[in-house]
Amino acid sequence: MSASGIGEVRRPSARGDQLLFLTDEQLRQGIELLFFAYRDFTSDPDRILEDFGYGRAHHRAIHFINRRPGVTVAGLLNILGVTKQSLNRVLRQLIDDGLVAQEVGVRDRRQRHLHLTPEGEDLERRLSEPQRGRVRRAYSEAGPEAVSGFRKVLEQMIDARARNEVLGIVGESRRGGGSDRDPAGGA
Amino acid sequence: MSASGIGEVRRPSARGDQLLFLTDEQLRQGIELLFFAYRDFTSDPDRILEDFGYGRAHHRAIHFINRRPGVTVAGLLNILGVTKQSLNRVLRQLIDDGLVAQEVGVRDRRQRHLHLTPEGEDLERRLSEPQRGRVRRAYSEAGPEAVSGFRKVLEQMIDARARNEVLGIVGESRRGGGSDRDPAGGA
DNA sequence: TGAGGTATGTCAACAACGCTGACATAAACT
DNA sequence: AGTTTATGTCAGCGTTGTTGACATACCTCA
Repeated sequence: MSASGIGEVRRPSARGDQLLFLTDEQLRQGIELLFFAYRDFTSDPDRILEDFGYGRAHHRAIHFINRRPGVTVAGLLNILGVTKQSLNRVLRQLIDDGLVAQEVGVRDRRQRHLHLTPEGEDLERRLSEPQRGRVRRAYSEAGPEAVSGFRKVLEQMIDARARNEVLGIVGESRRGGGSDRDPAGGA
Repeated sequence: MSASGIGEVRRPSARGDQLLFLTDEQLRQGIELLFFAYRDFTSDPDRILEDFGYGRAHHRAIHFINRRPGVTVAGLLNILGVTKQSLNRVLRQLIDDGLVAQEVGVRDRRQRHLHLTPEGEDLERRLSEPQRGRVRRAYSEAGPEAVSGFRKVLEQMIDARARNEVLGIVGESRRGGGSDRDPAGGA
């Protein structure tokens, strides 16, 4: 099958309780765990979005516009990995509904810099609260070392080619130390 | 905001080695990491499915039928968490295309027990191989203790109410010790 | 045996959200 | 001035989720 002969780092589990060989069975369990956890992980915001007639795509746009205020359309496309037409559909709604505002670029007047309006920020908070709550509880229950491992594995799961760029996006914090808006963005 | 006053189980990190404050920033990074990792995680099988005109729903059906050969339609519905009509659409195709076979129940002739045909098992392998490869590499790179933490956090991320049932599904292994088919299925 | 519940399948309609292709406009670059 | 870039939009298609309605076979229990 392909089960055994791979692990480069195969030190056989210091704690004997749960010996960790990379068998197909182990891998399969990881795969399913990821499937079920992700499903529940997205269910909280999904319920809230329903009330607005929005979907997950709206959530993602709102999330990343909040994360990088002033991001350009092209920058957002790059982060989300969807087509212009697909993004435009949800962006159009969010703008029309007054949750997202555009701003013509200063250096390049073709660009549209995106940011959330106060109403947009409201929805962002409502969406992220239950999700943060879920992750917070999971982190608390699992403990600090588990969290570290969780992150490590997820990082390695990302396509190696794009990993650095993605980790750059994840790692950048929006606010310096707690002061205020930072319109950097420069995608 | 809502940052601090929530955690019901906030025991302040018994082991001081790696102080882990659950700031919104920490949580946000976890959330984004999960988003990006899951996106790449699903991309491998997605590419293969395209060649068949199938989508993720087909993959999930194939995966869990392979996992629990003889599962009934109701059992599969329960695992997947979708509607009968939604499942039926992909199941219909898989059956018509000869990847999935039905078998009338012996004890209850209303039931249809599902299993993969040899062709279905072929596709299952083709789909799961790259995904297992990705997880295997990530596990190897991250190391056994990280894997343990990864699993711990994911388990806690699952809805508490359904957690035991879900972990039961994940934990059950298809084959006893390596012998052969086990048409149990029960659920 | 007959009534009622259960397991499955199917038709129809709708919505969210990916995609491709084509085309328009404005602004920048060369 | 001609080309490229950034954005927006129209039109159409496919996958996959949803609800609602209904049919058929089969089991169960009074």
